[in-house]
Amino acid sequence: MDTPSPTPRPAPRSDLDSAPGSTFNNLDPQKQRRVLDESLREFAENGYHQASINRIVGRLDIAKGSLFQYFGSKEGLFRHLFRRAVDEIKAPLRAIRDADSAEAFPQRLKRVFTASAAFAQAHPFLWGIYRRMLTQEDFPLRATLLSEVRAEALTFFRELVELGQKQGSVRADLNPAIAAFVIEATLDRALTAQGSPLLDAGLGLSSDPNTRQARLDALAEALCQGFSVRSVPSIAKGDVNA
Amino acid sequence: MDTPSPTPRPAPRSDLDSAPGSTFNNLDPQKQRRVLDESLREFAENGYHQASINRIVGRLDIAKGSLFQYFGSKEGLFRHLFRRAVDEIKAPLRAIRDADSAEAFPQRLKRVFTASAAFAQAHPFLWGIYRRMLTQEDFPLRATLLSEVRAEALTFFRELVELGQKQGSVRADLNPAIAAFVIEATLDRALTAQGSPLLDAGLGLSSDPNTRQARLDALAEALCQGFSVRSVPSIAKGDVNA
DNA sequence: CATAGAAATGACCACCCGGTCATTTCTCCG
DNA sequence: CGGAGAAATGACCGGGTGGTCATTTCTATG
Repeated sequence: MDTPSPTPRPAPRSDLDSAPGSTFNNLDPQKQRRVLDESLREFAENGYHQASINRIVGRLDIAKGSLFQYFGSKEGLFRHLFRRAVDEIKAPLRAIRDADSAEAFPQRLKRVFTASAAFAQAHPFLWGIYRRMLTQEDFPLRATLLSEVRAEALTFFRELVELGQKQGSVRADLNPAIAAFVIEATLDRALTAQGSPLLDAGLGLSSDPNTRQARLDALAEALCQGFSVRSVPSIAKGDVNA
Repeated sequence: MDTPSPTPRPAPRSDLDSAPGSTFNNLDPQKQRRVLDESLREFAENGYHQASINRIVGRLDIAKGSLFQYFGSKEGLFRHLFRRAVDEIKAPLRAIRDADSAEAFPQRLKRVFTASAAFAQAHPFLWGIYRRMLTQEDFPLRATLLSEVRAEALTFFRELVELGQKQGSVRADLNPAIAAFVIEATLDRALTAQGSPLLDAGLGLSSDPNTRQARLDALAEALCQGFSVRSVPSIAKGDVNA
């Protein structure tokens, strides 16, 4: 009556919501995927600010107005991608956590390293966005992502260490939180190195898959030895190739 | 004759050179400092691409043309800052390396952790630029900086480990390169965490200086214990406050 | 076929960017 | 004071940005 509301606003919803306008949901799912994939690539390759809407629509060969009709704004597009990505990440993480929970600490740690490296390689875009977010102060949703993902990861490692302590394969006097911090830092660095020879530090993490696998195992092994109740001299300095 | 060369180009020099036009060197040293400090701040706070020449000259209250007369371009300004920063970093690093070379491995490692944390806090701008460069692919001079600084750091840690092995305080079966990788990763994460509660992981690295010092020591201690020939149970889980 | 509503379009906007350069102002010396 | 050279200036440029919206095209239904 009073306010005829000429603009059919797609309902405000929550501020943290990432729901696109209904238009996008009605699209051919194949087109939806193409749009999301190409956008994700742009953000992962260039970071948030350097990412260009013009490039995205150019590559997709659609009109710029369409993208804004779908997501409202650049940040809206990013929020949508971000939400989907986090949900997509959680499932494999849980699968890793719940699998082989009876195995010994060193085996589980190696498995986690391997699985994480595989994930980072299979989803270079998600990994690229996460890496950038760690150091870029003004990424939208930075606080949300970091607290969600990192809390999950660190809790996971802490529980892993505590379980190892109960099993007797990890020194009891080790502070689980500190150990988790070291593990997470090492793994993160290793994953970062695997995509960039400059950060490789001569470890061979960015070379061929076979070598990388062996080096990842060696890294996990070194951590395990440090945490184990007694040294395991069977695995010596040169014994790096599995 | 043929080419009167109307533009008094300031001599090309080397491509990697960072020498500003002579104009800048003739300036009042106090003004030089102000210009460099404000520029460094802009790059550290915003990264290379988001850094704005307009904001810099606005804050300095000088004309935009002046800055371009001094350094030729945005990248020229950055190169100059970068060169100075690297030179400035090297001295304290060497001092740490050469000091107390007779001390035992754990003491030296703790000392390095403490000194690095102090440096990162005393030079937040340099540290901010370095952190960003690690993940930002298209920083100018990224390759140069990373290979210089990281090679230096990793060699330093490797030598530290090897020395510890000779002294007998570090397990002989430990691969020094891998140990150096773990140490560097942990230290880097700790320094990153100290400026950002989001990355702190509940360790207390970003809280007050006293707590931070204790936590840094605990981190170094945990690494040392992992690397040492036998466990040192005297320093137990709760024994964090020095 | 007619037509209503959804979807797609791209010219256009204001803004900011790095960079230029003719001009003015300053400084110092004869 | 006069003048030369160094230094400072800021209007201006082309180009890229995120964002808008009147218009056209498509599609489904009666």
